[in-house]
Amino acid sequence: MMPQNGISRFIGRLQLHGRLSPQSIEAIRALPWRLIKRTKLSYVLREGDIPQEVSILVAGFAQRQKHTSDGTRQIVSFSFPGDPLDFDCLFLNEADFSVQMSTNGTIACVRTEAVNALLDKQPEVGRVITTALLADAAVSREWVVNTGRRDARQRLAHLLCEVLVRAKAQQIETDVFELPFTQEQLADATGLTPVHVNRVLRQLTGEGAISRNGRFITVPSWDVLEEIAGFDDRFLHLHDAR
Amino acid sequence: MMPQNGISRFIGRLQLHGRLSPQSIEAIRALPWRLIKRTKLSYVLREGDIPQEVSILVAGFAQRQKHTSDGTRQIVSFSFPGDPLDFDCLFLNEADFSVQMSTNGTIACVRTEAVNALLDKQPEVGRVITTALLADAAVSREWVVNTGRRDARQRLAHLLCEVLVRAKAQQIETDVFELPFTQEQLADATGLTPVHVNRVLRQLTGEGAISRNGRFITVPSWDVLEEIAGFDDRFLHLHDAR
DNA sequence: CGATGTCTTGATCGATATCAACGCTCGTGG
DNA sequence: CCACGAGCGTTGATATCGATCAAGACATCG
Repeated sequence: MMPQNGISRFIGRLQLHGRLSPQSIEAIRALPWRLIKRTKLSYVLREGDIPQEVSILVAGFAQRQKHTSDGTRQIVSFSFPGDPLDFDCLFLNEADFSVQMSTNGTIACVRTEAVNALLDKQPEVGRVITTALLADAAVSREWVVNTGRRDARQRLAHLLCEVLVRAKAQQIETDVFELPFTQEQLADATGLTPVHVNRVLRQLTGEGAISRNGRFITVPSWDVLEEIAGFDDRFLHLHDAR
Repeated sequence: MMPQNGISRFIGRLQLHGRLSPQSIEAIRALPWRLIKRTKLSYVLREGDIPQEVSILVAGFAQRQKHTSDGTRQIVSFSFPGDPLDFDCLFLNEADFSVQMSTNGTIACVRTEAVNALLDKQPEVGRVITTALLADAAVSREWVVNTGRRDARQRLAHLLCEVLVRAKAQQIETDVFELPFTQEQLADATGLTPVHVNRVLRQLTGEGAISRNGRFITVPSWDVLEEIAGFDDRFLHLHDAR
């Protein structure tokens, strides 16, 4: 059975960044995808690997992360269903980050040769994939700003805004959203301590920017959260493919 | 007179990431480049622009930066002679960062249509440009780690390592290197304060990791600096084009 | 039912920010 | 040619945000 639902989400993600012709869509679907179930915390890829396959996230959530020489971890991005996980490796041999599942989930893999063959045949596909990868790069730049120039409260608010907007863009229910990340993961994404994340989350709740019930969060007033974060979604490049 | 020297550096930069055929090189040179002198602090591009031209840095240094809603600045990368400055805009309409000259210098511009036409004709060129842009993305990820998980001393050491290695990769003399950046710029690149940058630079000098004479810096022992920074140059992807 | 992971809270510490002031250098205009 | 001012680097004193250390509460799962 072909993993069509998973691939559809991927195509949806690509189309956030540019139109694809029916032939291109068909060609992407026709790639020899292999579906693989993955448990929480398992690694899809490790820093330094030279993968022969690339993968997309079909279900669940994942994180891309790097380690410093003294062992601390920094999460450099979160991935949602439909996102390519390591397509950078089509162009750069060696992975400079690891990909770890944040939750149980499913990925779909293809051999890099198959994708490269498709890129040769349908340059349009290459263009859209490049655009999607560069949109991810724009997110990384925003994360530099986040960790470099915002205080803890702004950082967390900004991360929450990003997660909610991206989730929504990929057709995920966000009115009541179950945050798939532990406070420790949020800490490693924002350059903070789990303890401090806890306190700040609490503070954001206190001022009515979010409300929480376990890991389920609701945003009573988007304006308030956005204002705290200084959030402007343009860095996500959701609407400006050339 | 054609700006061949500047373009050569650009081709050199691209070839860090992949071979180019003689025809492709010729085609890049043949693009209708326009050379423009730029003074220190002038803007090449501003956040939100939708440029009709893209440019490369021919001489001097530049920085890419973003502003937060409350006006603070974060530099998200430094550019060296030969680097493309805003080629992301070939794929993403709207610029999510500004480009400002760090020093006096020269850039070379081309209209985006001309580049796009070349990409259609020589897909090989598109592939190498994409690779170069994704290598920049890898640098952004490393900067997230830098600002998120390293202390001030490691951050500055790491930034200096990166600057020196990249300068060397682009044929710039680095035995005695004149840092083209003020301490304020270093602060905005590392998420620190100018005062603190000053103190840490002083500390690094004290422990013999670097030695300074005005803005000229020398690295007495690369090992020491690299050790402090926990520097591993793999994120620069200087040698692994597919 | 115990073990493990996650969240929570309090007390204290420390790295870096902030505030303030001074000196040097260099370019510019009188 | 000199005087001046702006920009940059430097230094000291103090404040603060977030880290660290420690421990308990709760839920989930084998």
